[in-house]
Amino acid sequence: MVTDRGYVEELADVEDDFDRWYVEVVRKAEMADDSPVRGTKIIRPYGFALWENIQRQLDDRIKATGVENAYFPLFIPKGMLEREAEHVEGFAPEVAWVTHGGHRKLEEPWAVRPTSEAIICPIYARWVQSYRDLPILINQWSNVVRWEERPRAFLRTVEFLWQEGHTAHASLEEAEERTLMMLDVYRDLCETELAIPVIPGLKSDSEKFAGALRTYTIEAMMGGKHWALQSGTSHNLGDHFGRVFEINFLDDQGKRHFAYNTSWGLSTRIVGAVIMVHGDERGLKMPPRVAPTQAVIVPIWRKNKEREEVESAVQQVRDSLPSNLRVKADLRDDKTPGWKFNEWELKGVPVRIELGPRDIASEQVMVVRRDTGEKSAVPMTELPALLPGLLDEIQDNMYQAALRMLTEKSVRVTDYEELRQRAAGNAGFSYAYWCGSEACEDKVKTETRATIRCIPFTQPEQSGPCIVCGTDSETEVVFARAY
RNA sequence: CGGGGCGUGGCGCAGUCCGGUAGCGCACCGGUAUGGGGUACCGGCGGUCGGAGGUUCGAAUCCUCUCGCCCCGACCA
Repeated sequence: MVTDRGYVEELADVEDDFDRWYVEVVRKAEMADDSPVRGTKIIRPYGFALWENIQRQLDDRIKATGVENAYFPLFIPKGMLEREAEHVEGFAPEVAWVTHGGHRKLEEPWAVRPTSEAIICPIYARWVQSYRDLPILINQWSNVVRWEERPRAFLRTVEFLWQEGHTAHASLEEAEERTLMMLDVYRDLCETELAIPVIPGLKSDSEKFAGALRTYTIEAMMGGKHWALQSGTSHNLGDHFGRVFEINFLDDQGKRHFAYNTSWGLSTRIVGAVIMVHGDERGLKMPPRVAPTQAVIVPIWRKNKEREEVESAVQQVRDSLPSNLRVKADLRDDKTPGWKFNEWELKGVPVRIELGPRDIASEQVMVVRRDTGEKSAVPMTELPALLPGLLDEIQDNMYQAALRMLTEKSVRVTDYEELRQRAAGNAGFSYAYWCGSEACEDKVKTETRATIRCIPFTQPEQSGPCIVCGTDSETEVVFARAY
């Protein structure tokens, strides 16, 4: 296990200055870069590769539930966006407007979509006549724009990438079922692919999506300050959008009804979660299942004669590995092995394979795990069989580590002062009873800056006193500060 | 949008208070020796100091305006 920080001293301390650590690790690991346009960031190939892997996993899961992909326009005419009152009101402060086309002023400005309900629902209205046209199950991968004031790479940028699913159903029950189904897809994605444990639950009314009947969320705990990150949301829109956009249909009795809608989204913000949940003092730590590079082979040699020998051995080892693994051979000759070790650790590659003359002589390679730093000699012939299992083990170990953090930093509190102190001290998630009143919710928010992240599905057996007003309550919620 | 800080070669910084025509480390290019945890030495290339205007014989330095970034708050996927 490597303990000295070496060059990594250049990286801000992950415990003492987490925000700075984040900014630096994003840049140094070449995940993202600043852009000339205020509030926007450039996602570099290494960051985008992670997103693509996440995307692929999620896309497969979405399609497996019977949803098809489609694409709707970037622009929404002003009038259309304004149809659903709560919806506009909620998004108004963050909408960007197109007022001119070429030299001509538009008669009706276009909104750049902050989300697409307002453009998709009117189209669904056209497509739906009968109950036989339902359900409509569509997802789109897109960019959206929300005029944010404090941009942070991946976590909050003016333009970001996501998928947004939009469905229409004949009954509220069916819509609810879909809403929960998709939330569970997100939960599974996070836990299985990203090694991030999450708390699924319901949002309080004040935190729900503008225009929704109910919003469900998965909340993850970040490292460093142990703040929460809303990592995916799923909304049951009820018939609010069905009514205003007139998505109506005749049932099998010839009776007219409005359709029930759902929408659900997961964004590039999740990349920020991967960084913040797993990263450590040496940089990123990629979950093997989505890591852009799962293993890197670093050749070690002195003289040109050795170089040839080593590089051909590297090639052989590489060719011997299962072709579905993402393996990279780092043959650069302008960097020393030590330099490469540090760089790949910073980038979080799960496994490093070192191969030098000494290894060739004994027909082995040195295998080093990023998660534990553990180093071991593996016979070359055994590597192909061993590597997939090792990656699984690392994935599991990372999940367990994240779960341990979540568990250790989650505490049930009954005393308001304790809640306040935990919030101030970045102590993690605080579980407490809540009477359900907005007044109590607000008080906590203004006084402690912690918010109700969700009302977890898993609830205690007994009731208890509201953390603020003391009223006996059935509901336990998670309070935490959030990104 | 409110409070604070900062913008000087690709990156990190010094120089700004007390104006005199730009410097250091890293990176980059060339070389020699190296190469199992950011290798050493030698020789180079590169900036007009975020932008605009003003004061002055002369501005990175002083004044005004402006843009951007970072941190803290209000809002958020």
